[in-house]
Amino acid sequence: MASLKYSRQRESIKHFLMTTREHPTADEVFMQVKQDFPNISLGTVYRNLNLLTDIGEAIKISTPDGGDRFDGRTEPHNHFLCKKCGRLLDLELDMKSIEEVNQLAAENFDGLIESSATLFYGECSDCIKKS
Amino acid sequence: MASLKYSRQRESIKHFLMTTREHPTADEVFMQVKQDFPNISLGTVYRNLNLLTDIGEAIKISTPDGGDRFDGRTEPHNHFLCKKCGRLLDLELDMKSIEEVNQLAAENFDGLIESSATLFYGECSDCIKKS
DNA sequence: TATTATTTTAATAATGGTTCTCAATTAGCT
DNA sequence: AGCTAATTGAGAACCATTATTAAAATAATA
Repeated sequence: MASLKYSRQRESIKHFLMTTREHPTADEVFMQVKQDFPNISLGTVYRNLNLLTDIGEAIKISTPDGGDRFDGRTEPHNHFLCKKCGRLLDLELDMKSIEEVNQLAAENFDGLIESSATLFYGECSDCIKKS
Repeated sequence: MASLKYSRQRESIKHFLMTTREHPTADEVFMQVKQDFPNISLGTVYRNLNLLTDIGEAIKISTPDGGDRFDGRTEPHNHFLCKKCGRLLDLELDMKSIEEVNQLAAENFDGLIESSATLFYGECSDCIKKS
């Protein structure tokens, strides 16, 4: 396994992921990190996002619409996708609840359940106000 | 809104989705339906899969690896993705449990939660046997 | 500090999944 | 049958992501 060598670009990507509450796409990360590294290439962003995901320092979230999103919060938590505005928000469900769901699922299932990710759908509060 | 007109291709796609327990990709649907309609084009498959999804007669499942998958079972249910073999399986969690999770989530959330989809991860029984 | 080895980068080409375009066909009226 | 709108097949176009490669950056060693 190749050893990991420091890079300022990767550090910047990780820092951005950890400080934003949004769930940016690779392209959004690219545009942000570009402010510090004008020459950074999109490939570098993808490479590092995948690397961070692989070593457990980021999470990749797939939604039915559009490209994958990335999250620097790695503790188990869930997400909400607004059907109207398309924003992806954090949704708190305490650890205990998540584990209960996993356990409940395990009851009717042969294999080994290690984790789960629930994506909730509906209308966010902002969109409700506007309608 | 455009009205819906019957097409044998769409019927065949829907029939295949409803009779398989797998969760095929668009390309797998394409290859299957091709046996009845040798000239069908991949675009037609995509168009109809999206149409069926829009009118609630199919579900689109996004996973972190590879393309979207489609499911003809539209009642709320969940899925399991095996980290080893990559198979996507149905996972039963009764309606009551699903609603309980949605309700639990709603407690700490401002917006309106209409539905949810949980994807479980782990190792399926077949892969466990082999190891 | 200078040298060397290995990783990472930037740029860009290539890929794969999905959507779009459009002329020809078909379904559902009257 | 004739008209209109929806659907199709074919292929181009699109977009997100991955792969390639020579040059630059980093880490290890002397």
